[in-house]
Amino acid sequence: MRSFPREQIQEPSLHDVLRQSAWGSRLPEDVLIRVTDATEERHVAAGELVARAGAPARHWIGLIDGFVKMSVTSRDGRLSTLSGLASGAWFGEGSVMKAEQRRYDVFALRDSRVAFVPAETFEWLRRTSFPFNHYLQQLMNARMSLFIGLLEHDRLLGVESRVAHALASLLDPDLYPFASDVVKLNQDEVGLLANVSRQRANVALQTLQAAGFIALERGGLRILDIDRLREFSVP
DNA sequence: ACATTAAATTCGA
DNA sequence: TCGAATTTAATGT
Repeated sequence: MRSFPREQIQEPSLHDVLRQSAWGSRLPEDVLIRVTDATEERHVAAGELVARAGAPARHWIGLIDGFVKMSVTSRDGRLSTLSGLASGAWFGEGSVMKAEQRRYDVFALRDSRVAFVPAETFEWLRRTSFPFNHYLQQLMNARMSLFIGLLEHDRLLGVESRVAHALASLLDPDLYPFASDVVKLNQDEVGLLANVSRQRANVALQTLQAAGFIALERGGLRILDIDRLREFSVP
Protein backbone atom coordinates (compact mmCIF):
# COMPACT_ATOMS: atom_id res chain seq x y z
CA MET A 1 0.00 0.00 0.00
CA ARG A 2 1.04 3.53 -0.58
CA SER A 3 1.77 5.95 2.18
CA PHE A 4 1.15 9.68 2.22
CA PRO A 5 3.91 11.29 4.24
CA ARG A 6 2.84 14.80 3.29
CA GLU A 7 -0.80 15.40 4.11
CA GLN A 8 -1.26 14.28 7.66
CA ILE A 9 -2.68 17.56 8.91
CA GLN A 10 -5.84 16.97 10.89
CA GLU A 11 -8.88 18.87 9.63
CA PRO A 12 -10.81 20.87 12.22
CA SER A 13 -14.17 19.32 13.06
CA LEU A 14 -17.32 20.64 11.46
CA HIS A 15 -18.43 22.00 14.79
CA ASP A 16 -15.21 23.98 15.21
CA VAL A 17 -15.44 25.28 11.68
CA LEU A 18 -18.98 26.52 12.22
CA ARG A 19 -18.10 28.05 15.56
CA GLN A 20 -15.37 30.08 13.91
CA SER A 21 -17.45 31.11 10.92
CA ALA A 22 -18.67 34.67 10.52
CA TRP A 23 -22.19 33.70 11.70
CA GLY A 24 -21.45 30.78 14.01
CA SER A 25 -19.25 32.94 16.19
CA ARG A 26 -22.30 35.05 17.01
CA LEU A 27 -24.45 32.16 18.20
CA PRO A 28 -24.65 30.55 21.64
CA GLU A 29 -23.18 27.08 21.97
CA ASP A 30 -26.47 25.20 22.31
CA VAL A 31 -27.80 26.72 19.11
CA LEU A 32 -24.58 25.93 17.34
CA ILE A 33 -24.75 22.30 18.45
CA ARG A 34 -28.21 21.99 17.00
CA VAL A 35 -27.01 23.48 13.72
CA THR A 36 -23.95 21.24 13.58
CA ASP A 37 -26.07 18.15 14.12
CA ALA A 38 -28.34 19.06 11.24
CA THR A 39 -25.56 20.02 8.87
CA GLU A 40 -24.06 17.53 6.48
CA GLU A 41 -20.60 17.74 5.15
CA ARG A 42 -19.26 16.54 1.82
CA HIS A 43 -15.99 16.50 0.02
CA VAL A 44 -16.36 17.53 -3.57
CA ALA A 45 -13.57 16.65 -5.99
CA ALA A 46 -12.23 19.22 -8.43
CA GLY A 47 -14.52 19.40 -11.46
CA GLU A 48 -17.57 18.01 -9.66
CA LEU A 49 -20.83 19.87 -9.12
CA VAL A 50 -21.58 21.30 -5.69
CA ALA A 51 -25.05 22.44 -6.72
CA ARG A 52 -26.97 22.13 -9.94
CA ALA A 53 -29.03 24.79 -11.67
CA GLY A 54 -32.68 23.80 -11.72
CA ALA A 55 -32.50 21.59 -8.65
CA PRO A 56 -34.64 22.59 -5.67
CA ALA A 57 -32.65 24.61 -3.15
CA ARG A 58 -32.76 22.53 0.03
CA HIS A 59 -29.58 23.80 1.62
CA TRP A 60 -27.62 26.84 2.53
CA ILE A 61 -24.09 26.07 1.45
CA GLY A 62 -20.77 26.89 3.05
CA LEU A 63 -17.38 26.44 1.45
CA ILE A 64 -15.21 25.36 4.34
CA ASP A 65 -12.13 24.87 2.29
CA GLY A 66 -11.47 24.90 -1.44
CA PHE A 67 -12.46 26.99 -4.39
CA VAL A 68 -15.68 27.04 -6.33
CA LYS A 69 -17.20 28.93 -9.25
CA MET A 70 -20.77 29.90 -10.05
CA SER A 71 -21.66 29.58 -13.68
CA VAL A 72 -24.59 29.42 -16.04
CA THR A 73 -24.94 27.59 -19.32
CA SER A 74 -27.13 29.28 -21.87
CA ARG A 75 -29.50 27.31 -24.05
CA ASP A 76 -26.95 26.98 -26.84
CA GLY A 77 -24.42 25.58 -24.42
CA ARG A 78 -22.28 28.67 -23.92
CA LEU A 79 -20.71 28.67 -20.48
CA SER A 80 -20.29 31.82 -18.49
CA THR A 81 -18.60 32.09 -15.15
CA LEU A 82 -20.31 34.62 -12.95
CA SER A 83 -18.21 34.59 -9.85
CA GLY A 84 -15.62 32.66 -7.94
CA LEU A 85 -16.05 31.80 -4.28
CA ALA A 86 -13.15 31.28 -1.91
CA SER A 87 -12.83 29.44 1.39
CA GLY A 88 -15.16 30.80 4.03
CA ALA A 89 -17.91 31.68 1.56
CA TRP A 90 -21.54 31.03 2.45
CA PHE A 91 -23.96 31.14 -0.43
CA GLY A 92 -27.24 29.98 -1.88
CA GLU A 93 -29.36 31.77 0.73
CA GLY A 94 -31.27 33.62 -1.97
CA SER A 95 -32.80 30.52 -3.51
CA VAL A 96 -33.46 28.98 -0.10
CA MET A 97 -35.32 32.03 1.17
CA LYS A 98 -37.48 32.13 -1.91
CA ALA A 99 -37.95 28.35 -1.89
CA GLU A 100 -37.14 28.21 -5.55
CA GLN A 101 -34.86 26.27 -7.84
CA ARG A 102 -31.17 26.93 -7.95
CA ARG A 103 -30.31 29.45 -10.59
CA TYR A 104 -26.67 28.57 -11.10
CA ASP A 105 -24.39 25.65 -11.36
CA VAL A 106 -21.68 25.60 -8.76
CA PHE A 107 -18.52 23.73 -9.72
CA ALA A 108 -15.58 22.90 -7.53
CA LEU A 109 -12.42 24.14 -9.20
CA ARG A 110 -10.30 22.32 -6.70
CA ASP A 111 -11.01 19.66 -4.13
CA SER A 112 -13.35 21.28 -1.66
CA ARG A 113 -14.86 20.64 1.73
CA VAL A 114 -18.47 21.80 1.71
CA ALA A 115 -21.10 22.16 4.43
CA PHE A 116 -24.81 21.85 3.67
CA VAL A 117 -27.15 23.46 6.18
CA PRO A 118 -30.71 22.21 5.61
CA ALA A 119 -33.25 24.84 4.59
CA GLU A 120 -35.33 24.10 7.72
CA THR A 121 -32.38 24.83 9.97
CA PHE A 122 -31.58 27.96 8.06
CA GLU A 123 -35.17 29.16 8.38
CA TRP A 124 -35.18 28.29 12.05
CA LEU A 125 -32.12 30.50 12.55
CA ARG A 126 -33.81 33.30 10.65
CA ARG A 127 -36.93 33.02 12.79
CA THR A 128 -35.18 32.82 16.11
CA SER A 129 -31.81 34.53 16.05
CA PHE A 130 -31.26 38.24 15.95
CA PRO A 131 -27.48 37.97 15.48
CA PHE A 132 -27.99 35.58 12.60
CA ASN A 133 -30.24 38.06 10.84
CA HIS A 134 -27.72 40.77 11.40
CA TYR A 135 -25.08 38.60 9.80
CA LEU A 136 -27.34 37.86 6.85
CA GLN A 137 -27.90 41.53 6.18
CA GLN A 138 -24.19 42.11 6.20
CA LEU A 139 -23.61 39.20 3.86
CA MET A 140 -26.25 40.25 1.39
CA ASN A 141 -25.08 43.83 1.49
CA ALA A 142 -21.52 42.74 0.74
CA ARG A 143 -22.76 40.66 -2.15
CA MET A 144 -24.76 43.55 -3.50
CA SER A 145 -21.74 45.84 -3.59
CA LEU A 146 -19.73 43.10 -5.18
CA PHE A 147 -22.15 42.64 -8.03
CA ILE A 148 -22.73 46.31 -8.62
CA GLY A 149 -18.98 46.83 -8.71
CA LEU A 150 -18.74 43.96 -11.13
CA LEU A 151 -21.20 45.54 -13.52
CA GLU A 152 -19.38 48.82 -13.33
CA HIS A 153 -16.04 47.25 -14.09
CA ASP A 154 -17.41 45.07 -16.80
CA ARG A 155 -18.94 47.95 -18.65
CA LEU A 156 -16.51 50.77 -18.13
CA LEU A 157 -13.10 49.36 -17.54
CA GLY A 158 -10.36 47.53 -19.35
CA VAL A 159 -9.06 44.07 -18.85
CA GLU A 160 -6.33 44.86 -16.32
CA SER A 161 -8.88 46.58 -14.08
CA ARG A 162 -11.34 43.72 -14.36
CA VAL A 163 -8.65 41.25 -13.41
CA ALA A 164 -7.56 43.51 -10.56
CA HIS A 165 -11.12 43.73 -9.28
CA ALA A 166 -11.74 40.01 -9.62
CA LEU A 167 -8.68 39.36 -7.46
CA ALA A 168 -9.55 42.04 -4.95
CA SER A 169 -13.06 40.62 -4.55
CA LEU A 170 -11.52 37.35 -3.38
CA LEU A 171 -10.17 39.11 -0.31
CA ASP A 172 -13.39 40.84 0.67
CA PRO A 173 -13.42 40.49 4.47
CA ASP A 174 -17.22 40.37 4.66
CA LEU A 175 -17.46 37.51 2.21
CA TYR A 176 -14.28 35.66 3.17
CA PRO A 177 -13.34 36.34 6.77
CA PHE A 178 -10.29 34.08 6.68
CA ALA A 179 -8.85 34.86 3.28
CA SER A 180 -5.09 34.92 3.09
CA ASP A 181 -3.11 37.09 0.73
CA VAL A 182 -2.06 34.03 -1.21
CA VAL A 183 -4.54 33.25 -3.97
CA LYS A 184 -4.12 29.72 -5.23
CA LEU A 185 -5.54 30.11 -8.70
CA ASN A 186 -3.69 29.45 -11.90
CA GLN A 187 -3.94 31.97 -14.70
CA ASP A 188 -6.57 29.91 -16.45
CA GLU A 189 -8.87 30.27 -13.48
CA VAL A 190 -8.13 33.96 -13.09
CA GLY A 191 -9.19 34.30 -16.70
CA LEU A 192 -12.48 32.54 -15.96
CA LEU A 193 -13.27 34.94 -13.14
CA ALA A 194 -12.49 38.07 -15.12
CA ASN A 195 -14.03 36.72 -18.30
CA VAL A 196 -10.87 36.95 -20.35
CA SER A 197 -8.72 34.40 -22.11
CA ARG A 198 -5.92 32.74 -20.22
CA GLN A 199 -3.39 34.50 -22.43
CA ARG A 200 -4.89 37.88 -21.78
CA ALA A 201 -5.06 37.18 -18.07
CA ASN A 202 -1.34 36.42 -18.19
CA VAL A 203 -0.58 39.82 -19.74
CA ALA A 204 -2.82 41.65 -17.28
CA LEU A 205 -1.31 39.85 -14.32
CA GLN A 206 2.16 40.81 -15.40
CA THR A 207 1.09 44.43 -15.67
CA LEU A 208 -0.29 44.26 -12.14
CA GLN A 209 2.91 42.64 -10.98
CA ALA A 210 5.03 45.36 -12.59
CA ALA A 211 2.89 47.92 -10.77
CA GLY A 212 3.74 46.15 -7.52
CA PHE A 213 0.19 45.14 -6.62
CA ILE A 214 0.75 41.40 -6.80
CA ALA A 215 3.54 38.88 -7.03
CA LEU A 216 3.15 35.98 -9.43
CA GLU A 217 4.00 32.50 -8.30
CA ARG A 218 3.58 29.17 -9.91
CA GLY A 219 0.03 27.92 -9.46
CA GLY A 220 -1.06 31.12 -7.82
CA LEU A 221 -0.19 34.62 -6.79
CA ARG A 222 0.26 36.80 -3.75
CA ILE A 223 -1.66 40.00 -3.17
CA LEU A 224 0.69 42.76 -2.07
CA ASP A 225 -1.54 45.82 -2.12
CA ILE A 226 -5.22 45.05 -1.84
CA ASP A 227 -6.33 48.67 -1.63
CA ARG A 228 -4.65 49.83 -4.78
CA LEU A 229 -5.76 46.68 -6.53
CA ARG A 230 -9.35 47.41 -5.62
CA GLU A 231 -9.12 50.98 -6.83
CA PHE A 232 -7.20 50.24 -9.99
CA SER A 233 -9.25 51.79 -12.80
CA VAL A 234 -8.20 52.27 -16.36
CA PRO A 235 -10.66 52.27 -19.27
C1' DA B 1 -0.63 28.37 -31.30
C1' DC B 2 3.94 27.31 -29.87
C1' DA B 3 8.12 27.35 -26.84
C1' DT B 4 9.82 27.29 -22.28
C1' DT B 5 10.02 25.96 -17.61
C1' DA B 6 8.53 24.12 -13.32
C1' DA B 7 6.53 20.34 -10.97
C1' DA B 8 4.93 15.64 -10.43
C1' DT B 9 5.54 10.88 -11.40
C1' DT B 10 7.88 6.79 -12.84
C1' DC B 11 11.73 3.85 -13.09
C1' DG B 12 16.05 1.52 -12.06
C1' DA B 13 19.46 0.60 -9.22
C1' DT C 1 15.01 5.00 -0.88
C1' DC C 2 17.53 8.14 -3.95
C1' DG C 3 18.11 10.61 -8.07
C1' DA C 4 17.81 10.55 -13.07
C1' DA C 5 14.48 10.27 -16.78
C1' DT C 6 10.06 11.11 -18.49
C1' DT C 7 5.50 13.05 -18.60
C1' DT C 8 2.27 16.65 -17.50
C1' DA C 9 0.76 21.20 -16.29
C1' DA C 10 1.46 26.13 -16.05
C1' DT C 11 3.39 30.08 -17.93
C1' DG C 12 5.18 33.52 -21.29
C1' DT C 13 5.29 35.40 -26.02
